[in-house]
Amino acid sequence: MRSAPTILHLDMDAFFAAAEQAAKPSLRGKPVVVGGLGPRGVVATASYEARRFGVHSAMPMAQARRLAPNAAYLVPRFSFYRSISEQVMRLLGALSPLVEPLSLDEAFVDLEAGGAARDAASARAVGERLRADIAAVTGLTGSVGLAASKMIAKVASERAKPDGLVLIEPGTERALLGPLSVRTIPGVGPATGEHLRRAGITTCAELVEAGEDELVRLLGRAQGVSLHRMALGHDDRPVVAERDMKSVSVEDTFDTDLHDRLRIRLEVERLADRCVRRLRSSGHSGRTIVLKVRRYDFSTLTRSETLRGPTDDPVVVREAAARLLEGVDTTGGVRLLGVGVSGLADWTQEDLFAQAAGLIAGVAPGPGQDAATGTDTGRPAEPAGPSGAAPDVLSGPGGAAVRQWSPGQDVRHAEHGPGWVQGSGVGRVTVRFEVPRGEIGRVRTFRVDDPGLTPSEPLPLVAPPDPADPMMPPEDQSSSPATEPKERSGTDGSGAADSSIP
DNA sequence: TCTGGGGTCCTTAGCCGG
DNA sequence: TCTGCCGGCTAAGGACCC
Repeated sequence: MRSAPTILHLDMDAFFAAAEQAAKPSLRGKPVVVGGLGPRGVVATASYEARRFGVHSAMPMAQARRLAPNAAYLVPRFSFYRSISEQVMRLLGALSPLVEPLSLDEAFVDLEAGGAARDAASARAVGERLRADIAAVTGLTGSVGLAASKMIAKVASERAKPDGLVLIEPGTERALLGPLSVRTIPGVGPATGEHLRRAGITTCAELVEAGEDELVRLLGRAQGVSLHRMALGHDDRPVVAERDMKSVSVEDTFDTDLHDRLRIRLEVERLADRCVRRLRSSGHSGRTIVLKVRRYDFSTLTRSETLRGPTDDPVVVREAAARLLEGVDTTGGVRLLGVGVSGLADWTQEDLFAQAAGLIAGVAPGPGQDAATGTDTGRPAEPAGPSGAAPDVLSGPGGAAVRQWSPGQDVRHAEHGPGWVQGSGVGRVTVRFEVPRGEIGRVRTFRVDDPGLTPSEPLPLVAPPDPADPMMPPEDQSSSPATEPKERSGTDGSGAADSSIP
């Protein structure tokens, strides 16, 4: 355990919702809920205004709508959030080589490793400057926790929320944790919390009191020992910059349960293909294929099969997944299917066979390329599945193409400029024309197939510092829609394709 | 209108070989 | 040869995190 509070935890405040509010002036100060909008969607992030109604993440969307019927409900735009996240991570990277991202909106930084801070005063100064830089670069706020360990730094950033900084002096950890709930400790979730509660343990002080032996008896060796140490404020986990990926998986929850065995089989194959695409794009292959099935009653089972060697061949993965499905009873209906690959490697069995056969000369192929066969054995990349990334165009009744517009999606109109989809239905789509840092824009309604309306890329939240940059108008003219980002190439629908929540 | 998606880690159990 | 033990691997499930 170090003696100075040089571990920094950054947590962006209500990140997805705050990013949407920053991008859409009409949503500032309003309750905003981001998440899956389908019948089985859940809340990913609620703005602080929405939280006042009791809405929180992981809550079923239907419940959120009952609590906050007047909130704005938007689908997540992950590529937009990712671009903001990259800006933030760059700021963190300037502080230290040891940055451990936990998600798009959260990270640990080891300030000592970067020489950025040595004591409480310098750490606090770094934290405050970081918060100011984040605000300047992204227009969003983040909360910073500083402490001598990861766990306490995280507790600190939680206390700093929203838009604050809290530093915990080393030596005060045990007193700080004492009265807090056992749920404060990482790894203690609902199940363990309930287990402990039944044993009469609800606070960290009571964990310490119970003693290591009792905790091991209650929770098993690994968890018991670590929980006791954590409750004492001892946390030696280092900040780890690079983590190897261990598995790749995709899954879909269907709007209504699937009963037809053939349809289930087709969905499994579709998921297997999607999974392999992800596997390849990450430069991996894998040995163990996992099928996941969630049944009508929410019971979940997994079946797995380990191959002789790693593969990234869609046919191999698809067939393995189909074999696993054979052994699963799906009567009653299926609400979720998933396909995953674990036991990752950066080579494939096929590579070896090819090498043995002398097929590969010179440069070894990357796993993404199928050099062994020269062909993509899988089906051509599909635009998107029905409940996966939202396709821009769906086949309508009678075969006519019907454009799909998701709430929150960025669009551009030939006449009215950039805006976002406020809602759509019965052949109409409502668009609000406004830009980040501009004034609240006007709303107009179009036919869904209006030829002037196209999906577009998100606009940057903050004008780039370079005044010569043509991307953004000068700040004081930002309410004018006259200046727009450079033309994108075509309408690839990536604005809508962000969403992986059905 | 109940309950997403993408991960990690741990535990338990059975099997196999030394 | 039989038995016990141990480690490693595989499979399945569960808990947890964001």
